[in-house]
Amino acid sequence: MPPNTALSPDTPTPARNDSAVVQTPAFSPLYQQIKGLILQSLQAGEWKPGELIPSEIELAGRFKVSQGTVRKAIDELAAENLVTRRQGKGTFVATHNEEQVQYRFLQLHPDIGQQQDEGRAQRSIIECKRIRASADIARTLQLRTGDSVIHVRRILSFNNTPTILEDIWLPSPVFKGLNAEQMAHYPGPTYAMFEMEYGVRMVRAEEKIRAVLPDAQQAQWLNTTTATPVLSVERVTFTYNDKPMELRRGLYLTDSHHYRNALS
Amino acid sequence: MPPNTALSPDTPTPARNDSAVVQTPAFSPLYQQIKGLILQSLQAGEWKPGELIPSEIELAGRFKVSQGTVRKAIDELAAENLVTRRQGKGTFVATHNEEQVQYRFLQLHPDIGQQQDEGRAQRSIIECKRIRASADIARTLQLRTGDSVIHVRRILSFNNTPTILEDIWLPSPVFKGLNAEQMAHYPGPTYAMFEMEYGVRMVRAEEKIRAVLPDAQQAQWLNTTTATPVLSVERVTFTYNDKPMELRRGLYLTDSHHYRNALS
DNA sequence: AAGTGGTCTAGACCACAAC
DNA sequence: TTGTGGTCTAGACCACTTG
Repeated sequence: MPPNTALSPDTPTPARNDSAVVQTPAFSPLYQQIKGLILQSLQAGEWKPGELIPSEIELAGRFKVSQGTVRKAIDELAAENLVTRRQGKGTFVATHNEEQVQYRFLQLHPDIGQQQDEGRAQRSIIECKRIRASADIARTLQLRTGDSVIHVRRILSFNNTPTILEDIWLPSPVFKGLNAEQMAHYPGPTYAMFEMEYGVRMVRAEEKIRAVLPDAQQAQWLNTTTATPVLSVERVTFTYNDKPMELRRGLYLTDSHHYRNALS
Repeated sequence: MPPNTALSPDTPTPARNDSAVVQTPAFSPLYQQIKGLILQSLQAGEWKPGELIPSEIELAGRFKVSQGTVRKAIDELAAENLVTRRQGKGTFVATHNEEQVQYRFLQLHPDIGQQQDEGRAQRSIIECKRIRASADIARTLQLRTGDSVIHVRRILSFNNTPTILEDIWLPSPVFKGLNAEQMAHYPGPTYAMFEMEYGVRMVRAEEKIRAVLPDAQQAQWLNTTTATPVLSVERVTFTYNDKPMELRRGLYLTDSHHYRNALS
């Protein structure tokens, strides 16, 4: 059997690179291939967010490798927050619901007081409707200009103080039926709603931050002035397979909050 | 032998929790203890930044554990960027010099063009002198109000465009003799200089970001106006053992740059 | 050829959770 | 008691680097 044959559920290939072959084009360790297979099952929705995945021993049997190899594959998935391990219970598909850290992608924290004041942000939806994607929005969402996207504009308030003004764009076909009612009243993080209602799990995000001045209307929504600088935060959120599934442009008031970042 | 006895170089304790003891107060896996020991050697400067540390096999022998256990300890150190593994060569103490990513803690990127335009930022030092720490600076550096600190104010320019105005505070006793000449002309990142000249390795940092307007003088230094919002970035930088060793307050011009952050 | 980190295995035992 | 993930070991072999 040739080395580095990609494993598939039908033809598990525990064999190592043991034959004399001229080239090893792109050596991929077994555990990486196993990781890829598990990833496929996650993408395919074989196990849904919050659910228990098969035990290491069972997966080892299924893929015909040792438990240690499965373990290393799952270790990496856990490091990427795709999966959560719980000793004595098993390994679960990660979710934006019960993660210790709700609002995993929101880096805005109050300057003082309990950091989880955020837990109960009031959402007020300004609008929510289908529009045609502009060129730049289409580009970042990997769509075509003019494709249908859902545009949501909302305000997040903490302690009844408007703090975040946010525009969200989502591809219509995936989020078909999303409406203002749902955005406003779903209990829990919006990303949790995306999982539950649309089967879309957001996995990672990239943000670009600037300092800007709000225009007149933006200032009004944020109950501030056009002379008060705010953070402009552009977030592209990705689901499995590095597919961009959301674009957000937010204005963050930083009078009594700050954007926090840990570097290592 | 009691379980969970902390390992020491003199009394290696490979034993597991195998005796019948009423309580296991704080179970700590062997590899964590090994990690702690290696960490101690790093802190003590036994191996300096850029140097090769003993091989896994040698460390395993020294600590009387298996290679696999040492491996897991080093895995974590590598994940925290304290150490760098190179197949075939060995494991090296991480450094701010040759890391693929120089300027590891600088998240400001140009909007367009090659991202490593940053590589050659011009530094111009406005001032560099010893002062007495104010209350808030002393607090974040874990000093006493009035303790001697070195204050540096400098401007970083990209393509001859002033972009960052930065105030830096460092504890004087550790950085004794630091002067403007050194800050301006050291070839390579400032954090690399801290390693080479003062034996201080910065390990991680925390940043708090706001949008603000510069005052008249700040605007002048940045060659902008008091009506142009800028990012206020406050960074606390830590060395081993979570000891804060530097406070930076920077103003970042975001006209043609942005602060980038990856969330996962 | 020798030495290093990287992968893979098989087996033993521990800590934790649930029945 | 059983099953899960977590730790630890010993040994084999692979891939990479250097002499």
